[in-house]
Amino acid sequence: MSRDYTEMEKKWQKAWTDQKLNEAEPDSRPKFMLIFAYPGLTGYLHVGHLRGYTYADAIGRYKRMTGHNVLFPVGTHATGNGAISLYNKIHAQDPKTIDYLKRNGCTDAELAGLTSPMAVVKFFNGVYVNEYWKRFGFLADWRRFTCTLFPDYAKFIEWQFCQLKAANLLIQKPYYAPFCPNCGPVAVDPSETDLSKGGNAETQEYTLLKFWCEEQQLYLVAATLRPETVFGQVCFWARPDLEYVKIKKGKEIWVVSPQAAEKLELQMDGVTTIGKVKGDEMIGWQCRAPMLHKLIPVFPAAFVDPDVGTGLVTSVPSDAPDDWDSLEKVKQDPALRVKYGLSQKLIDSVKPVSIISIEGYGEFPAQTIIEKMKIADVEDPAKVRELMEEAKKQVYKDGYHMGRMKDTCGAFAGLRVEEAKDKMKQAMLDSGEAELFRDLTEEVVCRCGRRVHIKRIDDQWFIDYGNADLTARTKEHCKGMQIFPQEYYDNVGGVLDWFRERACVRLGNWLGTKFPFDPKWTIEAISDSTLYPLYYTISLYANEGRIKPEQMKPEFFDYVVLEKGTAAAVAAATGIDTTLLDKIKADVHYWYPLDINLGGKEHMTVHFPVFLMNHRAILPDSMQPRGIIVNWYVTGKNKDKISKSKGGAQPIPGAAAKYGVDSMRLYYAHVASMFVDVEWDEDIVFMYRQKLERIMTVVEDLIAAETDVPAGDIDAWLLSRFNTHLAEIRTAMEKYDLRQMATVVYYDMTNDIRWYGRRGGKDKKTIREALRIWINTMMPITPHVAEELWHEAGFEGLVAAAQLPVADSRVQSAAAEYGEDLVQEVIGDVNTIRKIAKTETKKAVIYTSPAWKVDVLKMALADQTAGKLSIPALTKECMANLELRKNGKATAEFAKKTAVDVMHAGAAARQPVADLNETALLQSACGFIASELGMEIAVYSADDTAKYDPQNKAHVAVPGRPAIYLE
RNA sequence: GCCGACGUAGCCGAGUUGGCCAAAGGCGGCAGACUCAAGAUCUGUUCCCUAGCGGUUCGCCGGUUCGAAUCCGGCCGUCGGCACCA
Repeated sequence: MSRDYTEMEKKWQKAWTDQKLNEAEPDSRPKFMLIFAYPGLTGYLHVGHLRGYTYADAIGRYKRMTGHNVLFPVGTHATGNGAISLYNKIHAQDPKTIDYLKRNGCTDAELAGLTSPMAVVKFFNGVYVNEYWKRFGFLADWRRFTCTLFPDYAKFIEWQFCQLKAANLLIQKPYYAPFCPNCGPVAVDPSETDLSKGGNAETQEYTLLKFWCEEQQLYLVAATLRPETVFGQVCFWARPDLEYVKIKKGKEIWVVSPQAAEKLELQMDGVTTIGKVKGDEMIGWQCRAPMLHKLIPVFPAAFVDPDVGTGLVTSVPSDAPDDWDSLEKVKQDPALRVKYGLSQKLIDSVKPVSIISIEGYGEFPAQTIIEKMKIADVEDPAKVRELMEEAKKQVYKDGYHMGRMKDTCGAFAGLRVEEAKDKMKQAMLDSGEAELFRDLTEEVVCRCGRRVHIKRIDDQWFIDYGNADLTARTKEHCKGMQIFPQEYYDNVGGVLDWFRERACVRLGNWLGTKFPFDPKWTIEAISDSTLYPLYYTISLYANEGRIKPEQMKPEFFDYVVLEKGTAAAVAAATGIDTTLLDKIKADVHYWYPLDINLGGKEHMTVHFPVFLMNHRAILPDSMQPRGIIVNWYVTGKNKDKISKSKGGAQPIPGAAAKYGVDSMRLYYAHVASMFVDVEWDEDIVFMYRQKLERIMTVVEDLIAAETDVPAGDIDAWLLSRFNTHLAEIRTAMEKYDLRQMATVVYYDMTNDIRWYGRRGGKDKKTIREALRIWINTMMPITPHVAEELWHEAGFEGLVAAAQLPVADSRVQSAAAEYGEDLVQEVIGDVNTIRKIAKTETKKAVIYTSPAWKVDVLKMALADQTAGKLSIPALTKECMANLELRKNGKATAEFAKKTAVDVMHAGAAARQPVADLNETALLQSACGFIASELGMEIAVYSADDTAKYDPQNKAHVAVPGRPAIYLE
């Protein structure tokens, strides 16, 4: 059967909003406020993003149907340059961008309206709200929607920063940032939000080593990542074919590559280029090596890269494969000697010095690795370069972890490399022989096209997340929070400890709130999204125009949030009347604290810590967050990010139309736990769609089948099962385990209904009661289908507004539930035996346990309940009974088995076995079993003297496990 | 490199306070039913052996224990974060 899902969804969505089910106003119920971490407005989202959002809506709906007044607000994060960049591409008519927009459903008219970055923001705000969240049936309070670029939101952020300042958590100090000459500081990260190239680059700290060249009265400056190797320096490398520059740095003159000079200017004061010097000119110069204080010669080397470090390199052939290799070349190439006028004596005087001992390496680790990797045998220069890089990394890694400084290393002899590195660096910095320099590990290019380098920014503002008191108080609070998964709860304290100061403002042309203490700065993207859930309690009034941004002065927030000042004074300062002020204040304190903040796993070490710390820093105890849920991703095939070229990039509205919103919601909820990644697979979504359709058919068949008949055992069984399921659902949802709930509702309950039908159940009263429960439980995850079925079943009102029934323990019966298990088990056993026997069978005889075994079981249960069950005790007890004693050996054996079993499983699990009259149950189910198996069935008690038992099977029957004979 | 997490049958994934766990559920496979037909639905089955017994499994190696998918150590592999992306 094919349904028009889209139409059905629209119908019920309209019914919900007509009744304002999504709009949250304070009342007398307990409140529940949850959000998902708002998404960055970077363009269209894909089906993976809906996973977390759907969890939030389902949890909100569940809370609503269990007595809570739920506030579920949404918003978007647009701070940064994403919208500017997108706008620029649209403006430039970039074909790829236009195609991307159109493919995702942007019409020509809409495209024509994207005439500014803010227009882009507004457009996507509409897309997210209408095409994603409303489309998916979310019961979010749309009236409260906010965006980080709204003027009222800015007022809130300004206030937040005033609070941070007042708490002494804003500090200023120099900072080294990736910097574009056009755009200012940029974020270097793999998502390349700000970049067109180089997202994987890292900032590396080099030690600049200064080599005094007496005859030239200047310093040759080399950059190294291995300051611990200075005792192994034997010469110095320059590229003869390059032109270097002389720069003046204070009173000193340095020689570096022009590229390095440009970078140094960004990081150091008073650096100016004053001249040039050719590489080949320098060959043969003598310079004094730092730490070693020995003269070493400048030799030519081809591997030197002017873009890396300073374009000059100090040579430590013992531990650097490139140095080893280049020194070999100098020694073996007579032409070089002639070309640069180097004397044989000078060349001979340069010998590697062994400085670090590493297990598994020889005297000279660089030599060892070159030989081990057989680099000398490789012809292709590109391949050689690659191998040399690998060799360098390997030697470095082994040296760093396992190496120890040899006696040649002066005061540092004996130290592990790990320790020596920092100590030697510090010693040279202290003596003025070295300075620090930061560089990126690969070429980074800004979205504007300019090359990005590291720049020192002197007056950078930070939020001081390293503050010990704040960290301690935040950690303390976390202990009382509900944080899922457990692993993150256990670890969040460690994350908070690790968190240190974080730059919170940036220069350049960015969208965002201006820093209130100096408008040249814009508050950056993470810092303006830490306390924002609070703002949803206020945004309603700004969105409705009842308060104006210019009225939202610090006094306003002080009053409504922190309850500082008086309504009269704040009214005078802001022009907002006192009634409204007090209404807003009441709202804030009704809704806050936040109960759940739900977000993807990438938030664990960035957003969640700052969210927690800003709350702790600014708000009182009564407003601290109560819960965090982390969800994992939906990935493309083979764990790639969902690729735009494959199915996963199918626009969300398209997927919703194709599968139906509820199928996708069920897919998200059930396909895996929240805490594992899932591969997007359309076939699996389709399967969930079929599952839902089957359930709808089952319900409709049930409605059609119901008649007024007397209720029987199977009716009691079904109601017992469903009430048990209600209890299971509540237990699962205490941990927000949507997957467990989905398993119960869509699988276990479906199977129960099916079994009920198979066993001939059709009592109208039972069916209506079961449906009432079942459809209710479907509401959180598949609300549209639930609403449709609720309507078809003729129940009143909207199920979205209904309350989940509470499990009624009076109709729950362990014995009734167990009885049906036994029937199924008997059928299963007969099938198994029939299959193994591989012969034609026409008749099955079932023998239930003899009464004496039931008696023994009852004794064991009583003993277990009294806490005194043991094998000898039970055996003795049995032997005290004269009847049992007659059959002493068998009784003792059975008593032993029973005791062990009851001790394992517990009395509660076995009680129903003892309570059930197996013979009566199986005899009454006899007809059913016969029709299921398609053979004749006879049921006897093992005690029945007139039973048919040609193979003497009856004696193996035990309670819960009837014996079976087939013929 | 550092911090954290994960690794389960053909596949996706439950299970991890150690004990009815050969291990839920789904997909896929096989057999059957129904059917004009359906990526339909229903029933049974799906590690090996077997009248329900039993045997070998939960990345690899070793250890603790009466007992380990669950605890400990090492190794291998995957994922996230690593500071101006949320």
